[in-house]
Amino acid sequence: MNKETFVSAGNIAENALLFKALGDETRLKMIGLLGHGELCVCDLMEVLDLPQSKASRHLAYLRSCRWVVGRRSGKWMYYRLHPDLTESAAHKTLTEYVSGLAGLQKEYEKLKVYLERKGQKKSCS
Amino acid sequence: MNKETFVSAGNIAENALLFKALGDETRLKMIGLLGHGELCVCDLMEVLDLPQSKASRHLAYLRSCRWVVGRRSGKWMYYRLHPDLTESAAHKTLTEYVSGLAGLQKEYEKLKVYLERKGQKKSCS
DNA sequence: TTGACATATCCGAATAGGCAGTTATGATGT
DNA sequence: ACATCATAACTGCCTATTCGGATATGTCAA
Repeated sequence: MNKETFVSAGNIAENALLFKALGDETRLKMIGLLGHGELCVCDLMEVLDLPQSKASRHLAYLRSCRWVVGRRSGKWMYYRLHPDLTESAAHKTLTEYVSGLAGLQKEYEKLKVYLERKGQKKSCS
Repeated sequence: MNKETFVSAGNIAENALLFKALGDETRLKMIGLLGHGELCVCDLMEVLDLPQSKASRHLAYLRSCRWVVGRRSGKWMYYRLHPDLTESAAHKTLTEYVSGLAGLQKEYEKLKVYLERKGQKKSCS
């Protein structure tokens, strides 16, 4: 299977998995936030008000269906949308739809305030 | 809540439900096909090769989360995408994404052939 | 009654969340 | 260097709930 095949938005089974992953409020919010850039687990915990194990488990789920990829930097794990998704025109439509959900406004505000405050304390980045 | 509120793509919980509904291959295909127009249950059974109860139950699921609406015409039940979705610009993006999935080509072909043949026999319409 | 759907029930499998224990990395103290 | 501790995140186990499939039965219209 060449790249073009994948970029054409894949098969049904694959897409069903991607949608299923969005069928949970927590994960939907995570994808929405990550649509604006890389975040570490503690960022998501803070902004979405999640217990650590819950955050970690949902991120594992999102990793398993290739919604996100993670990279470790020191003690922190940073997550971002999977390159395969962001590079695909079709999938970009989908991620932009999620990021643009009106219901995420509150979370974006919280994230912004949180990141600014974190920038001052210059921790975990 | 006025119309504008709904048209702005709703809240997170509502969207999570919509996505969850797409997280099943059968329902994803159904929505994809219905994106091209109204179909009755037997159409979907035929094209997607589904046993009756399976088709019916998934349609009930899609009704419950307001992905589709049904109308009875004689013995037949016709389903189409929910007006609230097709009227919303944001949601239209989503339905078009689903209808445009490359993996649905096979089903569209089958639908086309099936509808042509049905047109000749002029049954169930 | 038949044809087209819907629904009730049973069951195995998948999910989600909480709690506790584990791993990985970095910082501290000697 | 070494042991120890703290922090960030992951994973295993348990429970409750939901899901999806199959079969059987119920409903509504012609």
